[in-house]
Amino acid sequence: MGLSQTRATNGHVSRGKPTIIDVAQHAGVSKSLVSLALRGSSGVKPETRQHILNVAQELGYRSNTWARNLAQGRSGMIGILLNDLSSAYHTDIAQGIEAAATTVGLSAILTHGHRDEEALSARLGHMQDLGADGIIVVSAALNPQHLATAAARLPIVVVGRPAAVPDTVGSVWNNDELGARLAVEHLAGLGHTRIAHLSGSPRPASRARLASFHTTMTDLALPEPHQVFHGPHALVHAMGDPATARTAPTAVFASNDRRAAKLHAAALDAGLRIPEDLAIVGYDNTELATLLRPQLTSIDQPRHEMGQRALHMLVDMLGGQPPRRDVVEPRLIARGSTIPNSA
Amino acid sequence: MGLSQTRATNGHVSRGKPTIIDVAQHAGVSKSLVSLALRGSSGVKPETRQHILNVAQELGYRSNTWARNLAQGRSGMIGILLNDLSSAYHTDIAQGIEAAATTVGLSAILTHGHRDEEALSARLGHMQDLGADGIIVVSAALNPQHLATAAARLPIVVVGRPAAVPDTVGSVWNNDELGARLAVEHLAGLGHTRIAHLSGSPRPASRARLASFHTTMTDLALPEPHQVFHGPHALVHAMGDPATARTAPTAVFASNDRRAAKLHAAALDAGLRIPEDLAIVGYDNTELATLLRPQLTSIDQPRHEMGQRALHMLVDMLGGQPPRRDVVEPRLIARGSTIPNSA
DNA sequence: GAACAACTGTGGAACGTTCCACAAATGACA
DNA sequence: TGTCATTTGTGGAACGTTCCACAGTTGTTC
Repeated sequence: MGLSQTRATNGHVSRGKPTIIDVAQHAGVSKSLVSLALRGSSGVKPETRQHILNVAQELGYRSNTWARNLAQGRSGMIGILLNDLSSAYHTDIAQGIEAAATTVGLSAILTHGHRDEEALSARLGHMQDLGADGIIVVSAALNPQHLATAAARLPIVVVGRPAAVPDTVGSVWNNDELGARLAVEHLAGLGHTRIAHLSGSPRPASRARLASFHTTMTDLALPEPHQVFHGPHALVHAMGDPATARTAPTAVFASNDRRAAKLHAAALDAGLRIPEDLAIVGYDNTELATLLRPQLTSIDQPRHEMGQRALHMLVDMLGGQPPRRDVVEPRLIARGSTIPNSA
Repeated sequence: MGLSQTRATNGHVSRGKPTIIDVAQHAGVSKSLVSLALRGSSGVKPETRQHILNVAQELGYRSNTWARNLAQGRSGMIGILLNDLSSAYHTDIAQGIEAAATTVGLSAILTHGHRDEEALSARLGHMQDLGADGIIVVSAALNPQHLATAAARLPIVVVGRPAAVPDTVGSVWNNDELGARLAVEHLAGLGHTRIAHLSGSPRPASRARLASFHTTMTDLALPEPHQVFHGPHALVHAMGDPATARTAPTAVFASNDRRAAKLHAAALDAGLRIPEDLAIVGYDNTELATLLRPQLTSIDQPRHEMGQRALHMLVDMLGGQPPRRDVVEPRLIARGSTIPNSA
């Protein structure tokens, strides 16, 4: 009839990317059988399967993800939502998640929200639209309300201490109370009594560290007042001011490494010696801690392991199990910022 | 007939997530009209549109991405492939891309390949399967071959100097030759003559910096041999060894900040003064540069802008324009690691 | 008030898979 | 050789959209 395109027996016109139907026609079987063969079903005669595989191979066939997901109603893909892409702490966790995901045959996609609640919510919605089977939220300052509504639709695991945990979401975090205690005890064990805390944002993890700082100070019967600072300069200034120098701290536990590094810099700028004039403990044990001189004593969280645990919890939840609450133990890594003569 | 599910007029059984058909039925119109209304087509009477929007809203309808993509054959989504998630340099570029993507109404998904070529290729394929309309590859050590075959299917832009650029892919990079020249000239301007280079991996950007180091040294008529080191300790050792100390470098241009920071630490560990005994220039001007003491002089690349440019190029390519080659200019940020008494 | 154009709205066929209820072929057994 | 079970393979209906060719409805104009 003078048709300009390749018209095959069945009325299917082949053009553009090869589809399962193209494979079927070239192999002389039905599309259903191709589908079965490609997915490794048992009810296909080995030789036919091999034949189909060959044809698919030489046609350069790749299954269309959209069509597959639409038909199956699932995607085999999980979403990772990071609060902040520029935080090494967050990205390390993400890598732990991905490594674990790969081993169980799930693929992962990543997004982040620039530490902004609005952006984070939008991203969360976007990942759902994209069809993630489950989502792991890393340390995100997400509205618990949003979290809960999302959790009603698909499994969600939060890594990092959430504000208020709806019990429909799983969670993995490190024992901030223990971490803060380790830091203070370490400093007290070195003879410090005027130990201050350099506190962070009002986020749950920081708050927990702050609270534990107080209770540990009390438990160790260290002298009141327990000083809490919010910026490195205020602290350094207090040490330099004759009016306050006598009561100024000799040691500081900072709520994270980045903050500790800023204090480290400010102290050196002020001509203070570390650790002789001021001992510093950070939190997170990021690479930064090993690049400063003296190196930074820090509380280590097993980030990679936390990511793995989160993924496994998510997999369990995908399998219908209820969410859990998983708390891992941090440990202290002693370095030169508290121990003299150790680099 | 005793059916157990809500059976609607048309034979459509409503269950689970609401579909466009549910909206149509509740609004008393056809699914086609709902589709038109939701996508803001002009041929819909304003009141009906509003009515449909209301119904969709109260049903909590969200369009199914898979079905939409399948029907439209495009996704409105671009992929960002990072070489390494833990590099601040890479993630900053990614953020520039995303910011720009948001302004033009594209959404972006992120993946990365742990600096591993195999993993990177797999991710590239995965993003194509996922239906990205275009992909921006950030600094990835991807086989040019793979890049080319991918570029045959969809627009690709590479940020960072690629090994060999197939001219079917767009690219954005910083002028490494100029960057290296700025570094060497800065050090020479401060009176240094024995300037060494701390070189990086054999990747294109590092190689370009190395080459430009040599030509600039020659142009400035600085004494041979032009020393190149591959590890901080070799360099510090050379300075400490009486046999080589007399000819050892007094200044170093390192191929990136991280490497510079390690040298910085090694130098301090060896009791050297920075910049008096050893001046250091890094590359990338990451936050790390401002946290060290003394702070690190570094070559700044406009990472955010590079990301934006990459995205705009990709958008142009999606619109059918040919790929371009875009080179941006770096500048030197002078700090205490080269200038005495400046923190 | 007939003819025609401009608006609004509709139904059904894609899109490329999977899933399900069957059909056809093969083999086993009496 | 007929019966029945098992293995292989098939066709068509989903999945939830968009797109296209049309069908109704209004309004305008002579």
